[in-house]
Amino acid sequence: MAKKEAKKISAKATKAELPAETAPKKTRIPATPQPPRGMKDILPVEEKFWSFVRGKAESIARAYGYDWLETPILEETPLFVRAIGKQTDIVEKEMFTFVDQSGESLTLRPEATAPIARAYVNHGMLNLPQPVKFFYIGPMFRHERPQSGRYRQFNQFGCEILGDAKPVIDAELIILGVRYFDDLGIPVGVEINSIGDAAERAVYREKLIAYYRSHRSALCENCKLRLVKNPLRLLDCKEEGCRKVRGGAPQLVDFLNDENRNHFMKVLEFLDDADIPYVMNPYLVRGLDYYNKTVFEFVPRETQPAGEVGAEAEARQSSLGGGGRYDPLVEILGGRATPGAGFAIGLERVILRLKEINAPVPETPRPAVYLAQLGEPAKRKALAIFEELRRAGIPVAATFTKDALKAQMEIANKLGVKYAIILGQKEVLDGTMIIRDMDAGIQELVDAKKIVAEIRKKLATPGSEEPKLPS
RNA sequence: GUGGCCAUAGUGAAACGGUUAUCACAGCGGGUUGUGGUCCCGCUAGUAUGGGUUCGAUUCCCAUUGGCCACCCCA
Repeated sequence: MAKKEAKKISAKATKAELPAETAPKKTRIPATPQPPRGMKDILPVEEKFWSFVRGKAESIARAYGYDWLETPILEETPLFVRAIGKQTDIVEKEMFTFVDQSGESLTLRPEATAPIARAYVNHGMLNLPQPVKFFYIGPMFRHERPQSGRYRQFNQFGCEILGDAKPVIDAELIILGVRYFDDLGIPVGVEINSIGDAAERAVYREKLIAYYRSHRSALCENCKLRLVKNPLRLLDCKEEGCRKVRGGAPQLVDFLNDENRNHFMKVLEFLDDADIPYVMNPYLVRGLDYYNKTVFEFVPRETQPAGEVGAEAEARQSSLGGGGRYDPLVEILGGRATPGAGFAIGLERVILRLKEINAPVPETPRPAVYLAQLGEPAKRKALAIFEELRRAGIPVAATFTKDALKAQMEIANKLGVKYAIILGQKEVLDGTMIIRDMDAGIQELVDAKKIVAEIRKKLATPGSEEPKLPS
């Protein structure tokens, strides 16, 4: 559209301004701008998925007593550097960071936990009854190479609990997450692990490095790098050889102190009680610095119990969400030491999964009535009738820009409305209107004054009411 | 950041290096200005961008941009 106009205008201008022989044969049209890489328009055809996943997110979070909290999309860069950690991939190479006009470094938020912890400190929420519980739904930004289920701008639904260190908090979050997927009709499992505290991880790290050094020759090239760069990541390498080595590797859980081990056991007990399907995954580690103790991921389960549990099947599974405890975070941000835990779920991935398993998703509500008009006087009257119907709470559609009745009936048909109201010259004079049943093709003449009542009656009739929301 | 595959109307596809780039669907307009679904006719709209090879490039080569997929990492 814009492209078309641009072409015509510039072609015309060229002709008018330049002598015929100097006019270029082909006018150069600047290409229409595209969305930035890894970002996309979400079109109306996608709406039902978005309102479904957002709606269910909000309702379950509220049901569990979480309050809505929205933080700015931009934050001061140091917030993320301090919270997430300088050495992490997110901070090192994935942040959209820029300097604004006043020379301040700002960053498009790559996640929401740090901003929420920041808000907790800023607003002195330690004075509220603890713990405080928040949920959010909104866009996050990471400068990564786009891929299946991975975008540079993506949306997360997340829940955070601040101000309580008890294991039941960890369990509650996991349960809430699983229930959310239940609501959506997506079968998921939970993978869970405990990564202890920084001190324990440091000890474990040394042991792990020592172990892997002794098996260095069996490792892939990548893992040889990881050995020095990011030893914990050795554990989730998918290479055959590395997986074998992993089998004999020391496990982090064995390095936990009594308190942390006990905490972890308690979390698992709560999950057992709630019948939450989980798998202990000793190799699950989280990338962000602020995590401690419990870490977990929500992973999609095959709808039908597939026999294959091979490397292939596992590798294909990208997690739908994850989270964990982050007791050190608030203090890192300069607040009084306050424990916390939370999770984030990637909504694009959730929608992708909904489509993969063909889960039933409610249709977006559509107008049930179309108002067609013919002729000037009818058009004027139709505007008033439209408003009358709208105020009566009847979803009505109309196209006042179209004059031909035929064109309007075509639209009515495409919208799939149950009834069309037809208002022409004759009807205006007679004070009547035609109600046409689109499926049956029958129409009747009604008193214009009773139009709202008539339509309401028809829509209420059992036969005409289509159950559109399977829930 | 690394690698593989890819790029033709709004969408999906076609076009041995050779006239005017084809088709379907969608869109718009008609089929004597009062009736939709099916039908008929017409119109709109395209080789991502920039170079190169060639008498001639949608076709071959390079770069850029973007898409898909994998790695890395993560949601």
